[in-house]
Amino acid sequence: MTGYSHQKRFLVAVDCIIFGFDGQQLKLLLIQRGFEPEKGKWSLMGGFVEKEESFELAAGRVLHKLTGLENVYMEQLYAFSDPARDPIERTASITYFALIDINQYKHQISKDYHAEWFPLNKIPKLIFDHTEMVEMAKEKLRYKAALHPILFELLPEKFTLPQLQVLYEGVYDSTFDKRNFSRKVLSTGLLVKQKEKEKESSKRGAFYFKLDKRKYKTKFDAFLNFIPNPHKLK
Amino acid sequence: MTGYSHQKRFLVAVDCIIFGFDGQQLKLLLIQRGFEPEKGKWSLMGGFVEKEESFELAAGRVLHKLTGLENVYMEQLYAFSDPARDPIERTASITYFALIDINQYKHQISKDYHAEWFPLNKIPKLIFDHTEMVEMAKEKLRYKAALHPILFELLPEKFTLPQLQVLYEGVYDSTFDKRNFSRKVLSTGLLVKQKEKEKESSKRGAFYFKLDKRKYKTKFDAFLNFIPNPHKLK
DNA sequence: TTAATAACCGTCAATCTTACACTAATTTGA
DNA sequence: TCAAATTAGTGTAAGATTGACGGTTATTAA
Repeated sequence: MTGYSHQKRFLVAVDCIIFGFDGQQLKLLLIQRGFEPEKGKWSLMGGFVEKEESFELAAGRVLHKLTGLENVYMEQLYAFSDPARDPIERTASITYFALIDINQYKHQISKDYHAEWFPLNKIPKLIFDHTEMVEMAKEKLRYKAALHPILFELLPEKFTLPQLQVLYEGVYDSTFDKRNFSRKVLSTGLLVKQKEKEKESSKRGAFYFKLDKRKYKTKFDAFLNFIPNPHKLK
Repeated sequence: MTGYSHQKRFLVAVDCIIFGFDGQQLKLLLIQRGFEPEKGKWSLMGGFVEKEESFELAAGRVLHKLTGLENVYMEQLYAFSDPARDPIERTASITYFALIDINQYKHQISKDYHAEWFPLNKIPKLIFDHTEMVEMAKEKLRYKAALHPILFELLPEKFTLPQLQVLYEGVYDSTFDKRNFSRKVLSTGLLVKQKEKEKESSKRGAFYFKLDKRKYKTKFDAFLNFIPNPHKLK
């Protein structure tokens, strides 16, 4: 026997769960689906995998098409494969979650896709199993961010400690003591204090920090401990 | 437009990375591939996904076919999709890793597949990208076992603390202080001491323990801390 | 009875984590 | 220009956790 001729072939799509942070809230980028079935309904950005394309490339392509961004933090989340998940024809979906700096994305809110940012607690009804995908992505984000400094991917190059704390508090829907928070974060050595202050959101102004890219790469895989009581998380 | 008619369809396979522990070493179950290409070479156990089958069901079916076991701990690992990974025809592989109690598997070393257990440091050359899959599975196992009590899935119902420690030491290729190890493990409250002792491997004999199934489920997702210095892990 | 083997146990010092409250810088408006 | 309002920024003490470390106990075999 040569070839795998009796075997069934499937459609394979990628779907992107795209997180952004506007300084206040963690948000999700959704589009209004442009074709049937479920045309006009809210959906994750996705697309079919092409003939000579890996899933990673497909996900990058799809993300780029919507946001215009490259070199974005992306991670494979899960392969969804319920035979009935797409009513037209069986299609597996390989999901990726992406973290983007929402400010970088401002240029062109790609009207082509009717894209919109939704706060995590106001996600509309989504097509197919996309709600489940979003839930899984939120969970994984929380899990991973408790151990690794990935949330910096959501921030601009320069950010303040209060901004960082608001982000963490948003992700964990919780509040942290700022003294303990800053001590922990600074003790990692990942942050470099800048001379300038951010003066818009407070009278006193808060110093900017930048990520030490070198240490970021080195320490990324070590277990950090950014949030209090991780043991009590579900 | 109805249907997705212009889109490319792909073959999709599942491959299982099957770990077992024989009391001494962590091992991997491999088979000799029974068909071309690469017939006779060492390979992970795998199979094509069938028409109305989810990936999870396919992985369970494939695992069952080889081991005869059901209700095995399995977890989706990663979707591998390099267009050239299978030379005959483009095939994506969704990988799952499984943890089995090696004793449960003794009955019939399924001669059909020429299956064999290999210690992790003696894995032969594998077909396609299977070596990469195994590496990723090892890494994920180490990662996950540092935080969650999954290694119990590799042990029989009753086991001793020394056995458990040998397992952990094998997984992390390291040695731990037994006083600290038992203190940590017992402090989780996951273990229930039995009255009987295991008398084969020592003169004094070591008490058996069982998992408290209820607490196991409850605490599985909390971050535990079974191994020393997790921060120093890569 | 003795020797050998592996199980089992407890303490102390260092580190880490948490809880908690005041001062500093700046802007605004009285 | 002074007072009030706002948010940034900092330190300490108590408790919990972690890691290093050695001696005793139970059992078997000689």
